[in-house]
Amino acid sequence: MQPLESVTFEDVAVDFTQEEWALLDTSQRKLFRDVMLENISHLVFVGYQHCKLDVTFQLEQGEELWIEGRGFFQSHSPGRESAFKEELLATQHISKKDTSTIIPMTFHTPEDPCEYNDLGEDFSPSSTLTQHLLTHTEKTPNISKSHSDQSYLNPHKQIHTRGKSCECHLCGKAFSNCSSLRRHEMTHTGEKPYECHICGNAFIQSSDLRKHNLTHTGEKPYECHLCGKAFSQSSNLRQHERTHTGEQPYECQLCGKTFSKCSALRRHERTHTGEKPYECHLCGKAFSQCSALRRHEGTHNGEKIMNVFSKYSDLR
DNA sequence: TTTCTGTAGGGAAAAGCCCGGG
DNA sequence: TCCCGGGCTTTTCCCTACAGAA
Repeated sequence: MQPLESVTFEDVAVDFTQEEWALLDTSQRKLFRDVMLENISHLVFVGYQHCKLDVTFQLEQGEELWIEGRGFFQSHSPGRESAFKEELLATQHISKKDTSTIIPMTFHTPEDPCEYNDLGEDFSPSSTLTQHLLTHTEKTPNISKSHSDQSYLNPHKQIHTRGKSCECHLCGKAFSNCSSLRRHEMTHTGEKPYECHICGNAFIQSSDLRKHNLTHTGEKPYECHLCGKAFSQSSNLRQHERTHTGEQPYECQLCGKTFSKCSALRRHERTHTGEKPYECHLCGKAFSQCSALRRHEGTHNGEKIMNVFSKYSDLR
């Protein structure tokens, strides 16, 4: 499995026509800005400093983004935009033939979150819209497919709307009924009407809040009929049951090895890619697993203790 | 033999989201 | 249409065991 997918800027940028843009209300335009700023911040975060282009300034300042005759994301400084494309192309060894429409870049998919150890935390494209946009990148070749291109857009829309009547105007996702759509739209607006009165955590759905409440009550209604172990969520029970059945539904595409859970497969895949996202801040040695790093750090603690002892003996 | 490292099995807790049925 | 329960998927963190290399 290739953990990294190559996509174009158009893949992650939602390109509205003037008419579509006019239909958006203030909050939707604000959401659009937030999402695009987020996408750009991801690029800046992984090292593409030139992503701080005029478009970023436009987004940050809330300037009007749709410009008659130019559409979206047309830099006020063509020279800088060109420099940006040059850098990306140089970085990724892509032919310059297609530079008129393509800004190649590499994104991590939601299934493959980037882990930036220097911050000590996992990073993944977080917004729902961004995640949805990333679903469009699966096995996508480097071809330009602006959403304003109707020849692309029509069949593309049909993928989402087949047999469904209510479509999200922000991400294009379609639903069989409009209440599902309304609920889905909350994932864009951030609206979470169900709030836990104990911890204040809020959720989009009442059932999510109920599920959350079990973490406060300690209730575990799902019990394994083989060993009696109980779980708060049915999916956690199912995960556990695989330890009894031996079911291993997750298979490595490179070596065929199978695993009982998704995270174990992803961890295993790092042995193929050589990815070692966990780095010791004392000696710089990197590890593929967090626990291996922690274990290694213990060896430094041993060294520290020895240093204390040696200093103590020096003093005597 | 000991220590360290690579790798994998599995537990636990939690959250996001969708679907179907009442 | 709304609510609810159920289900799927994913993430994060953790502990532990085993094998092999240094």
